[in-house]
Amino acid sequence: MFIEIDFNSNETIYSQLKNRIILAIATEEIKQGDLLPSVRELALQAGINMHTVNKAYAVLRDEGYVTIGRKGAVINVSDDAFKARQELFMQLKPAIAGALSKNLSKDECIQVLQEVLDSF
Amino acid sequence: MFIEIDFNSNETIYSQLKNRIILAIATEEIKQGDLLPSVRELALQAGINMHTVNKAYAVLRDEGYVTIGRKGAVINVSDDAFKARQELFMQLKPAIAGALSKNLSKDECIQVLQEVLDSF
DNA sequence: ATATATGTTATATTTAGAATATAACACAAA
DNA sequence: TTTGTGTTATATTCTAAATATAACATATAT
Repeated sequence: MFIEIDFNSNETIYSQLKNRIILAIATEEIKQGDLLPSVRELALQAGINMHTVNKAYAVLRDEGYVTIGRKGAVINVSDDAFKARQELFMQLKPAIAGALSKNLSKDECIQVLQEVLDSF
Repeated sequence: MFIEIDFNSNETIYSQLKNRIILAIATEEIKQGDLLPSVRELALQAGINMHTVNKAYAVLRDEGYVTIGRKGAVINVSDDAFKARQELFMQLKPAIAGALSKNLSKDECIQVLQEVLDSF
């Protein structure tokens, strides 16, 4: 799992890192039980600070993707389908509002979602 | 169109304001050609600074939702379906990655989208 | 015409978060 | 015993967000 940071992005570094790892879980590049790289190692590889990696890991823990023990951060996805659906709803709402405002039809929104799903 | 700001939100004020207006366009609470409140009036109503409203309007202009003339900000949605689809795709991707990581099925993602669409 | 409200621009300050830089500690494994 | 790990603490730098005033030209309403 190679991490590449875009230092010109508006998105914060720890957020990029977090989303990159979530993507890796979604594509099964990394799986339940896998150990993430140490904060120092990943920081070195990505060319960022140790604490920035630490923060990304902490957020991943808070959002239910990993548990952090003495060995490090381990993929451990929380099994709460209801909460997951709720979060997805919240994230989809503003995105769909933008699309409908731009006069995309509801069918077109479904089409785009299908394209996204097919990309996994 | 009453604006309420959550001062405890992580989302920036101008972003909340921007998204609130996009939502109003999507629900047809406001329509093409409508004039938005003056920056001073809206700032007063929402309890925020004039310049914060001004920034929200500027971003809405940059994202193709309004044009700003001497009379103020007027709803004028850019008609570029391709760009709109592209932006929707970009916004949907990380949201779907999160959902799939949390072991939601693709069908469940479609279900949630349907719920969102039905809320409009 | 006068007063008012508008957008616009400019400058300055404050605040908060992001990111980095060191440093130190306890613990486990090699 | 050394090395690598997570963890904690402190301090600094940097940037964006938000606010505070102020001024200007213009358009509208009285």
